[in-house]
Amino acid sequence: MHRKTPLKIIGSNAERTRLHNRKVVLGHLRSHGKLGRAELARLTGLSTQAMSNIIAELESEALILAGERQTKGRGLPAVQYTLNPAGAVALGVEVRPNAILCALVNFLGDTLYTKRIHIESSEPAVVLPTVKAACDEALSSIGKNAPPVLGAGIVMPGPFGRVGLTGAGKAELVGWDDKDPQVLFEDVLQVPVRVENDATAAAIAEQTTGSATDLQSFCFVYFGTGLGLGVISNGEILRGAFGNAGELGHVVVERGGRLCSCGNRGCLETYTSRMAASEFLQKRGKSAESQKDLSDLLAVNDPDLDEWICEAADPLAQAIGTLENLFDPEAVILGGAMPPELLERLIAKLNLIDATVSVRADRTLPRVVRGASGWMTAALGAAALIIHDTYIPSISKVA
Amino acid sequence: MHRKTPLKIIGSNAERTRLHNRKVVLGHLRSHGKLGRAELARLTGLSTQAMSNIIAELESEALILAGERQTKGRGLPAVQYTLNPAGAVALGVEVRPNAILCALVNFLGDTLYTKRIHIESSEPAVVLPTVKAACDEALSSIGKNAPPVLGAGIVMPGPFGRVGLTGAGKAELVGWDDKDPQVLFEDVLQVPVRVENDATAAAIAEQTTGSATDLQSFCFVYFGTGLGLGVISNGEILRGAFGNAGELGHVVVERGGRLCSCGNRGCLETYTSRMAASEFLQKRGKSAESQKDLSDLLAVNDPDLDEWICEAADPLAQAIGTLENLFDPEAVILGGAMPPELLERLIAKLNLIDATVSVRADRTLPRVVRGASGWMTAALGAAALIIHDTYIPSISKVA
DNA sequence: CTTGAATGCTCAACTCAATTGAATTAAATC
DNA sequence: GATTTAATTCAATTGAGTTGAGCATTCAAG
Repeated sequence: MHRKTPLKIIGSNAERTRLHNRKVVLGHLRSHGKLGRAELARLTGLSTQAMSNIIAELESEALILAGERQTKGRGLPAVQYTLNPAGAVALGVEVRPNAILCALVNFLGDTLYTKRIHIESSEPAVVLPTVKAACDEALSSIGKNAPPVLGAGIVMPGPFGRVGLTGAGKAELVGWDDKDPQVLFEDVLQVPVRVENDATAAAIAEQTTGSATDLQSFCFVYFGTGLGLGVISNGEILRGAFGNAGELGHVVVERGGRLCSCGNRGCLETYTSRMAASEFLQKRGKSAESQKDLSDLLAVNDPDLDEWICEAADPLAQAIGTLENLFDPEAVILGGAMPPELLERLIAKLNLIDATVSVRADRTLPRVVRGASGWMTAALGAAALIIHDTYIPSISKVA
Repeated sequence: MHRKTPLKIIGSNAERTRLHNRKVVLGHLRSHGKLGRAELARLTGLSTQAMSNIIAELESEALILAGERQTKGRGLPAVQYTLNPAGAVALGVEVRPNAILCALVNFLGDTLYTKRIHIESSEPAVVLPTVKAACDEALSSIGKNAPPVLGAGIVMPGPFGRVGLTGAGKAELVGWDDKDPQVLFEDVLQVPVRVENDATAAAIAEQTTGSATDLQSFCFVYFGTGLGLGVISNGEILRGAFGNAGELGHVVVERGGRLCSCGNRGCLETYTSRMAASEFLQKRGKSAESQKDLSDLLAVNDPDLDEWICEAADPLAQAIGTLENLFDPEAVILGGAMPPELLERLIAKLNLIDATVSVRADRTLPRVVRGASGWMTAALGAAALIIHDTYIPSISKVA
């Protein structure tokens, strides 16, 4: 994941075809809710017979459930199939310098279990066993005859690899520099593991269970320690050559602006981020370290906080314009570790640029939307990523 | 292409598998130059027998050529196969308000023929027959028993659809607003047609025959009428939800900066673009309408042009930093309708930001590279896009 | 109320494109 | 020269999808 892998393009055979088709079917069931065999056959371009076989297999594995027959005009009513929420589970873990957040989700991405564990050290020797124990506990929480575990998603602070940008990142996690987390975690957990950054995971969470369930292309602005960005473009996750795409916090919005910890001036993060907010409020003698603090200030309509919001809105609006022009998304979503009401106010104050490719006559969605995120977003997103992998084939898209 | 199509994910069967595998083989032959059957089998994860069959088919269609056996250690030396340059051709067309550029390329993307045709009007009624005639002439230029025509790539100015941003775009092409160019051109030309914007086409040209042949992820900054951006990320073209991704010209680099034709202030295009250069030089009483003018000024080391370059470099450097942080590319390439020497000087003057995810210890390439582009880049890129489609499966990538 | 068209679905036979395993050829090494 | 290694082919097999006939169920027309 850190390293550039010269992506290997492989051929297909009957077996891989079957795997692909299974994913395609699960994907359609997810996005449509419920469907009959014949309709699935039409959607996928496969024969009804092939669909029958695939459905039979998925049903025997309890990944899908047969529902009532449903009448739609003439003809034999089709048996409606749906994803079985209890058909499988996935683990999600967020590793922070001082804590591990662990989540378990069902086959729809719904939360089954969450837990936060404080850690004294972020070395692999501490983190790995703690994560293992947390995952075991999460799995045992759902009782004895548990459904299959599809895998575990791990969220770690980026950027990956030794890059110029180290202000706030993996540097905070000691002892991981020359390790490959994917291998380490797979070793310990004994399930397939995927490692992603927080913003991407949050974006996937948003697409799986949040406010982007119908979107194929969107940008997710993630308020974490810094300011991250997860981009989904035409259904695909944008990672970049080294897995470091989406470093929104250090996009310059004001030439020669405020000095940032990265050494540059005018990074968006210095204006619009949790850090920026807490620094601003600290100067006014107020504490805003936690989300709770911010919520409290918000509740009493604190004028200083309002002032910060106004100040933060302009740089953000400019950055959103940039995202729109560069990525042409269906919408930009704001989420992460900020009180929802604060995000709402921030959105309300946004003075968006009028001339971007996203200003279109036929828009149905607002250009900027608040994400449906909570404090566990990244860990839940990591788990959702695993679910996501089971119904997104890396294959044959036709417009 | 303008409209958002809720991308349809389809299943696979034996036939589609074969098509996919053919593409995979062609893709590997393209990137490796020459390969034997056994090695191809290993690369693709297919059996040698399957590879033999695929190779036989491709050879019978003259898409590939058998070369000498080549000894590599023990064992029977493998017959080396290469793409047959003369195995197929593709058309590329750039439609501008006052001209049509037509190109024909061979199966490797090498130029076989180019032509520029002046047009009085850019209405469909004029453009379509002109393009048809130009393509016919291009094809007849290569003689009687011509290889199969894979298709035609068409480059038209974006943005697509009616968007807020109409400063310089399709608006210039009259009578196309409510038409679907893809359908119109396919009707007239009777070959598969793809429509793209200039920057994306140029990026593909760069990847096919230019300086990005080894790159899987890069950003191509295209100096055209305005300033465009083509993004290839992990081998895939980034289009955005409505095909308008990459509108780099209207990314704001200076808050409250120069007034742009789009109505905003501080767009990159107002500092760094052909238009910006010619306006700057006009104020100094010099004409720089054409590339030739610029080349001439450059040849005599014109101080005003030098001054413009210095002035243009800073905003561009900032934008490049943004691209690096958002897309995490292997490199940023500068190209398009600018004299190569000017691009070189511009690159030399760039004061790149030190803290982006692209600043890495293990870099081998420079962060910014000059593209190997000429005046036909977009049309050639359009043709290259068709070639590209024949060896890039939209399928199964494994890291 | 009956009958026929439309639609969902299954059965059985078939086909396509892969895989598997044995045989063949040619070079490198012993 | 004999042996090992590797590329390739031949022949048989297999996995997964397709095709076409037939049955079930519903709607709609007569």
